[in-house]
Amino acid sequence: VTRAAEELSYVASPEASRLAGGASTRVAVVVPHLSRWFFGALIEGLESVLREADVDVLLYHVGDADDRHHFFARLPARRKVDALVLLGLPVDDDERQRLELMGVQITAVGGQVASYPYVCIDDYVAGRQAVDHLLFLGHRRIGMIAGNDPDQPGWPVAVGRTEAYHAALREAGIPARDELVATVDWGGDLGAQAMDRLLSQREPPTAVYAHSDELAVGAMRTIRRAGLDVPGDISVIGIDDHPVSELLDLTTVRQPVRDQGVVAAQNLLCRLRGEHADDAVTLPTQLVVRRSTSPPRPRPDVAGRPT
Amino acid sequence: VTRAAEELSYVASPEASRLAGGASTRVAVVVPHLSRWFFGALIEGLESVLREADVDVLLYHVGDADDRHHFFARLPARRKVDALVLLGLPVDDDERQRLELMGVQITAVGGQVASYPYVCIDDYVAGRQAVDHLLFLGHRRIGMIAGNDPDQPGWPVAVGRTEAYHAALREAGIPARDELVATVDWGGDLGAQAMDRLLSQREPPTAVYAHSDELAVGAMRTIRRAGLDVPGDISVIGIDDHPVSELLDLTTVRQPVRDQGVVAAQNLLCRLRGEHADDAVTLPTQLVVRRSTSPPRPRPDVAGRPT
DNA sequence: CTGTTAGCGCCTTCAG
DNA sequence: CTGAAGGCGCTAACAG
Repeated sequence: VTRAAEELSYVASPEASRLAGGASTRVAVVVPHLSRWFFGALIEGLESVLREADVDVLLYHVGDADDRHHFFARLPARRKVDALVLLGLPVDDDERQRLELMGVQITAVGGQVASYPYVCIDDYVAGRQAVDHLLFLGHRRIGMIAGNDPDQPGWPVAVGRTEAYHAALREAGIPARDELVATVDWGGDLGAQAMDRLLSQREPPTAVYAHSDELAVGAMRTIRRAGLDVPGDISVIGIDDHPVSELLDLTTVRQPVRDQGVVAAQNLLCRLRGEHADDAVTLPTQLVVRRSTSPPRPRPDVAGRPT
Repeated sequence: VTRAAEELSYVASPEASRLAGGASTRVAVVVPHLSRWFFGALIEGLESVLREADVDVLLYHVGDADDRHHFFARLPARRKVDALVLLGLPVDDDERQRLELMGVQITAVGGQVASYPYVCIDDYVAGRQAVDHLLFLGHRRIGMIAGNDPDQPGWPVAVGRTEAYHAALREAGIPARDELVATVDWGGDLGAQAMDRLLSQREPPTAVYAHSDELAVGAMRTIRRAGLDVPGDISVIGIDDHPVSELLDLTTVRQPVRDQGVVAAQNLLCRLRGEHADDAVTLPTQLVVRRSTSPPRPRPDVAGRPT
């Protein structure tokens, strides 16, 4: 009998088996962007261990505010999954309450979200690694291109990376200057625009710290279009170690993106099995020096005068 | 009664409803890469219309040959979905037979697969748009960096783009030269390596046609590292219109990636409803001229001698 | 330890 | 047109 079943390549109906109280294995992955490398790599990591464990991945793309409202109002994953993974998607109190309704495990990745177990990097540390590198090279006029998703204000990632900038300058005794900070939505073209703003000043920065490599790449474009040299005239540093960064010789702070997905998934599986798992995992980041940063060119009014 | 249910925010159990013969709404999306922009954008398109129609998306990442074997052997989506979408993933006869077993609708996107309804671009035309542009500019020594995924030999995308190159040269009366063609796996770093090969010749090409923007970006890196100018010394053209291309001033042939996903999903929904839908949809591509291409510099041994 | 039976929560069909 | 009953395919608890 068993053999006959196999020959007809029979498989149990997951519906029926779940209905009857059988084991269930489905998790929802909720993600704000899909075409950005960061999220793709994260999902790749998640999916790889989830698939290994034979759990299915339901994908929910929650892009703009509309999607978001819809998602939390309708809770499309309701009754369909045993766990939820939030990718770079902080939730407010109301949303948390809605999620509560689903009565399933929730894990966050890419951006610490206090109320759920999470795995992420330390964005403050990453930012410090970047800014401290610029300071070490001797820069004192350092600009920042800060990322800010209007659909997700207060994303901890941006907050940590911004704080790092201010703290590093403060510790170095450099007064903060608002005109050296440009805040834009994430995305290369916007990085380019932000750099336009930084360049339209009497005294532009000698180095720019961008919250992400994509922003940094945009900034480099603007700098070069202005006829200036990177790093000769202006140094640029990003965060992520996006695949193009290597091709563009962009100095950056590498974060293990895929690994964050992997760890989050492993953690989740533990919790699903009722085992213990860390509530907070922080993976290390690392400065990767390439050729978009160098010491600042000596300033004419100083170096010009022989002692 | 109905009100009470709503107040407790009741939702029907999808398991039970499906088991009892109710409508089912789940589709599997099978994808070979997640962290590449092309696939991310495709999924974004798919997901947006699928979600609109309240159908859930199960994600299956089938990366290397191992994954692939596993996927077709175990058919993890079996009995779980009402349709399958194959993203840039041609299947051979054996695999097709396995898929048959699932007894569901199958659609292909991004790369024509004869045996299933598909939506894609015309890769031959796209390639011609690229190569013809180089020819129009006056180039006669044109190199090609061809993409080839070892896990998916004979991917129609690569085939069409390669044929376009040969046909265009032939029509222009330019003899084919094997040493001007470098074939590598898709990925920017490999584009850079391929360009190394093209440069290590007595007479390198004056223009390079890359099968994708990512390959083209890698090629530009190598060219510039060699101290050469793009497009002054060597013109570069890609295909895709990847977001970074705009930032890097890469001339390219744009393909509507997200739209391919959208159309495929709409098509699929039609078919699921039993309505008629086109079996083959080809979306148009378009040359986008930026600053990585220009007419070839007059050759010294010709231009150098005054008439 | 194998074989049987009662639901799981819904949809659909039938009778009222 | 509204209301009760059977069964979808499985699992778990039960009896033999």
